[in-house]
Amino acid sequence: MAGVRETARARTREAILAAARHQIVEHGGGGLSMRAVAREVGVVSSAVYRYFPTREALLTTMIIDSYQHLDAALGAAQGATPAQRWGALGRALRDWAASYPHEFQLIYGTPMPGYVAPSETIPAAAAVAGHFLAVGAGSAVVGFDDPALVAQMREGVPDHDPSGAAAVIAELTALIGFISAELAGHLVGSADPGDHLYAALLARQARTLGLS
Amino acid sequence: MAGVRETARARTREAILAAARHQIVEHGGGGLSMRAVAREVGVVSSAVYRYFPTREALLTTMIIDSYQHLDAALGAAQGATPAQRWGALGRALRDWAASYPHEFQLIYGTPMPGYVAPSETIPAAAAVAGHFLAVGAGSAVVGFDDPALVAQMREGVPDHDPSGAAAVIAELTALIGFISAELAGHLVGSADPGDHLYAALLARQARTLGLS
DNA sequence: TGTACATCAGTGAACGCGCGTTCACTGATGTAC
DNA sequence: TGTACATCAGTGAACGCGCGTTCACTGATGTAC
Repeated sequence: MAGVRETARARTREAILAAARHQIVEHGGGGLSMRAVAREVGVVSSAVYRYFPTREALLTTMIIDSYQHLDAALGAAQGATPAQRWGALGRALRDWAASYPHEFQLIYGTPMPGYVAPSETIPAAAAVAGHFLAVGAGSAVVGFDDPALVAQMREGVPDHDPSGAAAVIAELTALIGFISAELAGHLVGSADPGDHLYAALLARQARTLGLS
Repeated sequence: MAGVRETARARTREAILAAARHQIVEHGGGGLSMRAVAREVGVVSSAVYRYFPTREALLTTMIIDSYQHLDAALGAAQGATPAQRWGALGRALRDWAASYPHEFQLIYGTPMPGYVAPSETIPAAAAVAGHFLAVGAGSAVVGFDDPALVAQMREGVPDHDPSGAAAVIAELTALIGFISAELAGHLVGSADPGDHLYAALLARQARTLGLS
């Protein structure tokens, strides 16, 4: 059976999340307000607590949703060669961030004071990194083969070449750093818009990783 | 003469800034509260307005101070060769961020919703980038010589080799991205602590920039 | 050196506002017989 | 198929709280004669 109650509940839950996503556009994750969300949904503030027991729980759901949203966007990236796949992943990341800047900040921005991400967010975050590791960490990368670093990688990121994984992690933080700088306006006056520089960066990364 | 009023005013102003710096440790820049600052200084909330006309003005001063603080830390970095100077700058940046993470987030973290940095902050920000450009943008870097990119650089960053400047800007956002990821705990489980990976990253950058 | 006046740092009360969360409630939906 | 009972989404009021900013004030410091 449809279950009138059940479907209505699912719809309201989605409406709350949509309103919350809309709210952070103006006030950021740290400024997310249960009352403002309720107002936008058209419901009394206490009603939201039937769906999310606390503000933290709502934020956690939003963070996991954002990771999965990004994961899906990266999953659609295509390329004939490893170098092309790396470039496609990089462009998909930047395009997604440009389209959903506040969800990007939710996961890669300054941690929200007082909010501690629960362990449920870890696999969602790992899935994103997994796309880049799968394409770029296939073989050794010179310069990332310091014994202590390799030992760290064998422990934390098995199933990939240790030096390759180390290089990929460094390059992924570089991409996120570039995009963050661009979103924050730090490139205005030098390399804004950042299309050309980002393209050069991706190509340099493919070379560093030994993909081309 | 000393000017009892004048010196007292300077002392109180410093006490307000110190309290504000202390406040953002717990609540972040977005959560900075004039009343909380006043409480910590031991003064009634309206008294703070004798020193900073609005919350925004206080934030602006804190941001500029942070840039200058970082600028001074970078100015102390030494190195015999360009590659060593680049490494020293990179380590000074990370060390400063580790020592003053909330000031680092104030300038390189997620922009605060509703706060627009006034133009006074631009030269302070440019001085920081200047250290890296001076060391790393001396000569051409292959792969960063796309004509459109070079044109952009000639416009925005004259006085440096255009392709070198482009590469330095990309590498600086990479360093900031790495440090941000580390501070946010995104490297926990893979490359945390990040000392080894950061060292490998700096060495790779020196190679990319043609410094070694 | 002493006096009269001006400056201004800090006070205390008030403005109008928003927040997260709890709780007893009502009425519609769902379930068991 | 119809009725009695249980569930539970949403209500409305309340709790105790914090916020940025304004304003008339007081009393100590500074200045001009």
